Amino acid sequence: MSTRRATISDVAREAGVSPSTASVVFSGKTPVSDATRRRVVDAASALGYTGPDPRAASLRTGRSGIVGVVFEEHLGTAFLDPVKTLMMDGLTEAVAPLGAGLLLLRDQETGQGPSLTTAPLDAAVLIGCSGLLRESLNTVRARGIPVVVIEGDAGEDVPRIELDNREAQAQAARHLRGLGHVDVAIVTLPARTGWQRGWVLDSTPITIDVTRERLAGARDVYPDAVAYAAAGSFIDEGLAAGRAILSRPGPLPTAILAQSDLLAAGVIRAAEEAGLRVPEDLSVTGFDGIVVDGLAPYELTTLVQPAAEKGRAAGHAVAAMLGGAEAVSIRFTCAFRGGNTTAVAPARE
Amino acid sequence: MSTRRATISDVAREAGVSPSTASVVFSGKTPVSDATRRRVVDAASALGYTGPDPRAASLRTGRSGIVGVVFEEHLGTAFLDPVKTLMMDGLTEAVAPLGAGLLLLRDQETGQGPSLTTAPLDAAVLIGCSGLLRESLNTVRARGIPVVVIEGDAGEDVPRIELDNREAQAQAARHLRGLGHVDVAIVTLPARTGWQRGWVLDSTPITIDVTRERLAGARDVYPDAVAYAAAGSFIDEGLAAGRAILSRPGPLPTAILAQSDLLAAGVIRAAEEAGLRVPEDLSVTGFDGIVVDGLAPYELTTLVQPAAEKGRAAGHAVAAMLGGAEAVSIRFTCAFRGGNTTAVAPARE
DNA sequence: TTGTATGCGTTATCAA
DNA sequence: TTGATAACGCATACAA
Repeated sequence: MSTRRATISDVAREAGVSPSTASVVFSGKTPVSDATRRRVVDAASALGYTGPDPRAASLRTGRSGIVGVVFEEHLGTAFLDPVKTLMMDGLTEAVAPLGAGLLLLRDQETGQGPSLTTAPLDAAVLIGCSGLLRESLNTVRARGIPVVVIEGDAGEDVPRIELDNREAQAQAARHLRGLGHVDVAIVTLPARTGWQRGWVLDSTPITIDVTRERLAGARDVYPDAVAYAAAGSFIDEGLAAGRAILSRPGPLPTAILAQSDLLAAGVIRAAEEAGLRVPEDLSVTGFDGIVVDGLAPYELTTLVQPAAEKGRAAGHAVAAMLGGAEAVSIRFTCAFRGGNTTAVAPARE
Repeated sequence: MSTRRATISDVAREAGVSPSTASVVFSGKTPVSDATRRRVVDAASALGYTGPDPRAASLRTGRSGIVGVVFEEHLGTAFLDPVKTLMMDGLTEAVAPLGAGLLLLRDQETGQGPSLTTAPLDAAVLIGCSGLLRESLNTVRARGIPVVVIEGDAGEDVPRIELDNREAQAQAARHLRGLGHVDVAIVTLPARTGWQRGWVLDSTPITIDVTRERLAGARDVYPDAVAYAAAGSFIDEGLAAGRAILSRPGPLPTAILAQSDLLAAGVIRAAEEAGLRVPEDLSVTGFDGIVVDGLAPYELTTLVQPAAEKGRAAGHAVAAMLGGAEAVSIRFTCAFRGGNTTAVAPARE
């Protein structure tokens, strides 16, 4: 039936105007008389023309309307993390006014994928802090594409969106100290990608920035607190970590600092399992300030990080760079939020 | 410093070969002598040329390497659903060999976004079953873009990935009947987008296919079972629904069929709250077969749907259509998985 | 194995 | 307000 898709020239011919006029009707960049517009629109619908071919338009304008989002992990697990989900949400929102959408990309460069080298990107947002980040960064910069990094250090001249992880975690620790807690344990996020859960020793290398910074914050207040690293930010991981800590020989801690809300939720479950009441026997703090589905009636004492804001900021940074402006790094601050999972330390026996 | 990005012609000139030869070096479509290749590669790196401009290449080849994924909801909430997450995972995987990536798109057409009309898509995958689907579908088809629909009815000639929802849910119901359950209640997914939770009456219109089909399956076995619709597939929604059902005047049901695992998890929590033991006092079935974080020690009796497979199938359908083949609709089957949340009905008083 | 010629469909610029 | 012209950067058919 249709041998070839209609082009804007076809439409122009049909409407009896020049191609450039027809183009302007669709782009709206220049005033066009109503009569002309009508003729063009009619011709278009007669020919089944649905608008300029994005490929040609993007070759001409140099813009594709696509922002790449690069994850350092399996995409499936990326969205298991509520914080990342919120970030994506903010990013989507901030990027929409640009007329841009998000293209999901993986760090891997598995040969086949579209990847950073071949996708028609206007800009890229890198998420994470692994070593692979470096490589992705080089690829993107070699192409001359504006790039923003969230939660990772990419060097001086790359705009960065970060969090006051250390200071925030220290704030939670000070909160506990203020409640009289002395014996405190820490449940951390993974120490490095591909990490198995286990105790964190002084000799344990921690390559993930977020984990290291939050741990440092906790240790600023409790230098000798034992720490157990989870294999991911999940309730079940928190449960396992909680069990490990609560079944450890020696006196039980009276409080546990978890590096994420999901981990904290798991710790609470481990406490219940061990017959401990939260917060009477054990105080628990989280990190992130997300809504943990099914945690009611507990309300975590936690640090609320502006996850969606982070995404939005990244989007704005991208917008700024595309507008020719210099994007600046932003450091966000977490807000302490008291819940019902922390209380005055029980009297020592 | 750099006034203009180098093009393949620049590289060719620098290397002393023709543009087409240089092009071939990058595409690998035609044999090139080693000496020539070297010269071209060297020239490229000397000029900082990182490969063909994807925009130009895609105009020429007609391929952008981008598959749009259209959600009918806020992107943030889309990824809250583990089933969707898994689907995305499968889709990502199946689409990678095409050299394609996924562009996140929303149904909304909020004016600003890139949207279906302006994105350089090779194909589109529509997820969901709302009325908005229709509109998106028309947009895409008008552009002549191959499209696949997951979990929705898009008409005869659009390949579709579906599930045997009704039959599978009936299977769960028969399982309960086999255990002697007579008084059974149902917790459904939302009846329509934007739905508030509440009882499902005979007069309640159900516009979401999945909800309607699963409900029909349950009613095939228990025609008179009461049903309460949640506002979404979340544990907390299941909790609310469970409370509503268990606090209803009259005899308590001995079993509850939930239309998703998350809802089932909430129902279990409601049962615990009400002092009922699962499965001794109340049997609960789920749907999806996902891993519910934090549900241990319960293992849901549920129907395992091949979520990742669904995504993969959509990806393959897309690949087929791009390859010029006719894509066929696929109907997946759920597998019954017995857990420890169902048991013989308690003796009737 | 390499080079020549052509056009993919659009839009920016400028002149009318 | 409209039209003519010239790229945008590349990949392919075909000739050499």
